[in-house]
Amino acid sequence: MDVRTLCLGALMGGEATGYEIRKMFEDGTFSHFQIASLGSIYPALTKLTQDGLVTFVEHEQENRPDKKIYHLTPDGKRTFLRTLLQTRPAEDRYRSDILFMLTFAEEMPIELTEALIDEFAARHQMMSQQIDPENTDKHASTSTYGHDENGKPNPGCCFVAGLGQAMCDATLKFIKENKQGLLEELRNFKANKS
Amino acid sequence: MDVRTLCLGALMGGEATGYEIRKMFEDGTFSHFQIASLGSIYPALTKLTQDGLVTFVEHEQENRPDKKIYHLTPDGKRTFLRTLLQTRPAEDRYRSDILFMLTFAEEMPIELTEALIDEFAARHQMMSQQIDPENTDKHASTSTYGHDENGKPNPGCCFVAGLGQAMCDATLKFIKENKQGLLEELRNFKANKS
DNA sequence: GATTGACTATATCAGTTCGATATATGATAG
DNA sequence: CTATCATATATCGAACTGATATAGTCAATC
Repeated sequence: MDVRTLCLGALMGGEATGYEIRKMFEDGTFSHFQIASLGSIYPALTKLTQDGLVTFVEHEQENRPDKKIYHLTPDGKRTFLRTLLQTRPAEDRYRSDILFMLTFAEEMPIELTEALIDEFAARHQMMSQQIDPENTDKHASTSTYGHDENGKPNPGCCFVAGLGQAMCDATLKFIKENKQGLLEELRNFKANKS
Repeated sequence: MDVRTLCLGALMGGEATGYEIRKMFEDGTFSHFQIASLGSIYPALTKLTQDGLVTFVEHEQENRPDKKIYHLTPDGKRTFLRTLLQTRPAEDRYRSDILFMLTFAEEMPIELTEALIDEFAARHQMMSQQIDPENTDKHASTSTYGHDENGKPNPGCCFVAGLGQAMCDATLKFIKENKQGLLEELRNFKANKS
C-alpha cells in the first residue's frame, strides 16, 4: 500500500493537515502497524490534489505558516473504497534491529544483551499503553478515523487495537519468563569457551 | 540498520552466496524480523568487497551462471562486531496492510472482513511453524548463523525465535477469541445503519 | 510432447520512501 | 537566556523495493 492510499484512509475520518496525518501514523490510530514519513506524505497530498481525490482549505494563521486542511472529495472516497475491495494485501513485515542484534548475543558483552532486552521490553510497554482505543482524550484535537461522533471507537479499530495489545503483552510475558534463562545460558556459554 | 550491515551479520554464520543470504531473510533465520531484497543485497556485497570487508570465491558451474561464494574477512568481522557495540538500534516497525484494511471494516462487506482475518491467521500460522529453530533439516544446505557445528541452535537465536513464536501464537489466540464477536458487532452495526 | 511454473543464480533500474535539513515561531523548561 | 519541543510545510539525496532481464534445470500438468 503506497502512501497515497494511506493518506486517503487517514482522511476517511475527516479533515486533517499533513502534519496531523503523520501523527496518526506516529502516535495515533495507525501507529502500531503502518508508517509514513512527512517526506512522503506531503508529495502524496500534492499528487492526490492534482488527481482530484482530495481538496484543501488554506487557513491563514497569525505568525505561523499557513495551514492546509485537507479533506476527501467524493471521488477520493469512492477511490479509497474501491482500493479496499480490490487490493490484495501485501505480506506483513516486521523489522527489528534489536532482535537482529540479539541473534548475535554470544558475540557481545552480557550487559549489552540485557540492555537490549530491557529496551525492547520498555518500548513494548509504552506501545501497549499507547494503543488503548479508549485513549481519545490525548488526541482530542485530531479527528482520527475510528471514532464516531460520540467518541466511541468502531468495531474494526477495537479489533485491531486489541490485537496490537495482545501482541505487546505476549512479548512482555515472554521476556519476563525467559530473560534470566537466556542470560544464564550465555554466562555458561562464555565460561565453557574460556 | 542498512543492508550492508545485515549482510555482514548473515555472513557471520559462514560463507554464502547473495541468493542464499536473501533466503535467510525470506525463509531462514532472520525472516520474521528483518527484510532485504536481492536488489539491495547484490549492490551491498559489491560495496563490501570494495571496502575489503568480504571476499568471494567464484565457482564455475556447468550450465549455470557462476556462483560467487562470499565470506567475511577478519576486518569484516571486526567491523560487524564494532557496529553491534556502537549502534543504537532503530525503533521496531511493523507494517501490515491487512490490519490497516481491517480498520475500515464497517465500510466493506462482512465476507471481505472475514476473509482478511482468515488470511491474517493463516499467514501467522505458517510463520509460527517456519520459525521453529529445531527446523535445521529444511535449510541444511544453507549454513546459517545460529547453529554450531553440531547443529545445536545458540541461545540468542533460540530466544529470538521463541519470541517470534510467542507473538504469532498470541495473534492466533486473539483471533480465535475475537473474530466471531467482531463479525457480530459488524452485523449489528450494519443493521442499525439501514 | 509441450507449455507452465518453481528453483537456482546474478544483475540492473525506475520509482518510492526515508531521514535529514531548512524555515518560521511560540511555549516551556532548565 | 538558551535549549528543546511542538506546530506546520517543503525539499532532496541516499537507500531500498519490486519488477524485469538473463539463463539453465526440473517437475508437473494438460
